[in-house]
Amino acid sequence: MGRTKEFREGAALTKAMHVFWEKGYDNSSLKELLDEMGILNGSFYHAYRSKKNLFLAALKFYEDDFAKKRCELFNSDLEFKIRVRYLFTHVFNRQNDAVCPRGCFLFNSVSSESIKDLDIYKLVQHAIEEFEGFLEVEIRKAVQKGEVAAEVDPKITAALLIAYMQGMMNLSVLNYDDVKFRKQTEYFLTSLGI
Amino acid sequence: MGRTKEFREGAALTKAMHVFWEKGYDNSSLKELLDEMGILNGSFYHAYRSKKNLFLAALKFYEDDFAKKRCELFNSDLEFKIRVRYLFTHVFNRQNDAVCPRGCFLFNSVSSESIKDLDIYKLVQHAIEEFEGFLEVEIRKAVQKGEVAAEVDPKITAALLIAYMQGMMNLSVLNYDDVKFRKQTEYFLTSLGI
DNA sequence: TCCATTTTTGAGCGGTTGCTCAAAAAATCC
DNA sequence: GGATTTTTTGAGCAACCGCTCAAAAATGGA
Repeated sequence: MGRTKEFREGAALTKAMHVFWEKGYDNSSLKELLDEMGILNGSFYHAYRSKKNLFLAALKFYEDDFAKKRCELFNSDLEFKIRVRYLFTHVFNRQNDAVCPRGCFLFNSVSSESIKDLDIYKLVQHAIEEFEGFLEVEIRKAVQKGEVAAEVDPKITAALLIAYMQGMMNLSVLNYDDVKFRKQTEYFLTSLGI
Repeated sequence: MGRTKEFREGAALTKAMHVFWEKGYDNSSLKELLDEMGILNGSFYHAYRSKKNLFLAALKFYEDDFAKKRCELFNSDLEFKIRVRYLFTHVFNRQNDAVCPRGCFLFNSVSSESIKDLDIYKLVQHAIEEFEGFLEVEIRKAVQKGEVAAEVDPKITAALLIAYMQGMMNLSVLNYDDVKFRKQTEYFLTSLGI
């Protein structure tokens, strides 16, 4: 009973996610979000209760895909060292996109003003922690397999990978140079023994 | 001739810089800036011509201090490896500030929306490039002195230091832990051979 | 004292922000 | 075919945004 919803929630949320991803929370105006989602003011506030709620939904939506992609990427028989390099290639491709070099929605959110909101903070922190934990486990497995030297500390190395990724992605807005970043990353990984 | 200025430009600019530093460009409203600076609307637009102009002035003001501090820190007879660690201690202290853990104004600006403005971009990029070049020279000198192994690549290492710094500072909003960051940094520097 | 020059004052403009809400429209039930 | 429930519509609100501008106030020179 009741009138049937005319907009597909999934499609609208995807559109909203892309706006937030490109422009960040504060710089995405409700007007632009609604235009992209193809719905009107009241419809929106009926479905979601606030702009922030929509942002949280978009972040969760992204996070699911993020975790899935990460597993796909690492779920292979290839040597760990090669898989890590695939991960960075993936990151480079995101950053190198001629149409929209928008990086990673989650990492972008870490360095945005919106992180000061507690709900957003919790979601982002959890996602990054999950990622860090995932990398730590992968490194530990690689050590056990003998693909990585026993001297390598899995926990610290995972944290360093995340920190470097975040820094590299941020700084890439200043002077993105694919060759330079690849060379630099190779040097970094080799130095860490992975 | 003419009425004498009632507010000290230097003091007002310092106040403005602190607001921008804490809140970033977009989240610093003109009202708050004026309140802090202790001047009124018209006075401000007479002295500076726009909010952006004030921001650029504040950034330049910071950059001067930034370059000075950096030289002071490295202008000693101590071994290079120790001086680099002093640099990171300095960074940790900024991030650890109980009152206001606001990091570095320049590095913060890299990962802000305001970087999309060309004038701001140029200023920030120049400052970071200067810093990177400075580190490269210092590393090169250390290699020549024999304090650092010849295998260490000064250019790449400088870039990696900057990237790590940026990433670490950003991620510190998620879970700042002085001990963890120190341990992690030591591991990082040792891996790089510096 | 009057004029020229500069700074300060503060009202207020046009635009945008996120958001509310009452009414209309479309669906299902009895 | 009402009654009920849900969604859509779109006008419009209060607050804030960066900014303009004419008038008043304060200075120095003639």
